[in-house]
Amino acid sequence: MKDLTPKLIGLFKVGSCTPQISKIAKQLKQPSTTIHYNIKKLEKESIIKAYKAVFDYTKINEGFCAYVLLSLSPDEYGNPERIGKDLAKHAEIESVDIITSDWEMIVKVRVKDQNEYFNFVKTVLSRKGVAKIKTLVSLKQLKAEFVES
Amino acid sequence: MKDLTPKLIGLFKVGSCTPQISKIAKQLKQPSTTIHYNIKKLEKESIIKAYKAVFDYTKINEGFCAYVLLSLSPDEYGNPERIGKDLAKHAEIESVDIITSDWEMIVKVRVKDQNEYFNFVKTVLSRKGVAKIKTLVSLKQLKAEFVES
DNA sequence: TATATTACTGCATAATATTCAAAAATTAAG
DNA sequence: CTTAATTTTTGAATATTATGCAGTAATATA
Repeated sequence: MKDLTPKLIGLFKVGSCTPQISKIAKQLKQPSTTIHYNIKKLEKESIIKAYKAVFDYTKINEGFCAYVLLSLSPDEYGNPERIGKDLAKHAEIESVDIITSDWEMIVKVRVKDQNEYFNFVKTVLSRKGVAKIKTLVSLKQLKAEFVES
Repeated sequence: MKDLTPKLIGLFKVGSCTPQISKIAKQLKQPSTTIHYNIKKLEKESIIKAYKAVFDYTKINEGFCAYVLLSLSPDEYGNPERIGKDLAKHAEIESVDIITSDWEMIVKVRVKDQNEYFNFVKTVLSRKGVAKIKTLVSLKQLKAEFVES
């Protein structure tokens, strides 16, 4: 047994897929070369950033999902991007946005369970520059990445 | 000119892609039939829900992104799923989660601009059962759908 | 109106996924 | 521990699909 699953998940989370040109062509009743031409154009113009898979996260040990609001310390107000970009590198983080309101940033996190989340908060989120955090735990996901559950 | 772009975007938002088996095989240094077998297994077990594209949303008239916190009226506390599932049907909504905290739900929305957002709030979010909303406007997205910007 | 650029499309070919059957590895049963 | 059943891996053959190309059509530019 090779257990390629973790490797496949890693690849599929950010890419390793491609459009189904002929299926789309049939669906839209257009020549496949025309579909091909149009898709390549979208890619060239960077309108399409990636082709990837969407998972049932409960089945890949990422059943715990939370939105975390971050408040930065005064000395970090100036460039929230520094911390944000650094957070973005972590595989557990699905999204990072700098936002309006009394919080400066919102981060969507996926980990295995509450325990792992606690650990994640301690090791990743608690850092110099982050003054305070507030966790909104997702009890149920009805839609994610535009895909309904 | 046929302008297939809107149709392609619609299809790619939720699917119409497929894994690049041979590329993955080379990357992981495994026979492509082995990769094929493993991926089909993930699909059969519904671990993989869809193969889709990720866009540069600023380039497809969805440059305005916001997280909206919803508070439900007392008569809806019992089943937030009803409203949630209904909201999930809207193409402008990327995600819907029922959450802990003083708000019952968080919804991620993508529309063209502030004006369209105002309209979206009026026509979609303002409804019987929704007592109050709070919008967190995304000023900058550093990561979305696991893809860094 | 002429010219340049962009978009479309059929045909040929290259690349890729898929099927199948057999072997290997793992798990379950006695 | 041994045998049987199940799952996983793999190569070879085949079916599908993407891609490159060249010519045409449509649109934009001057």
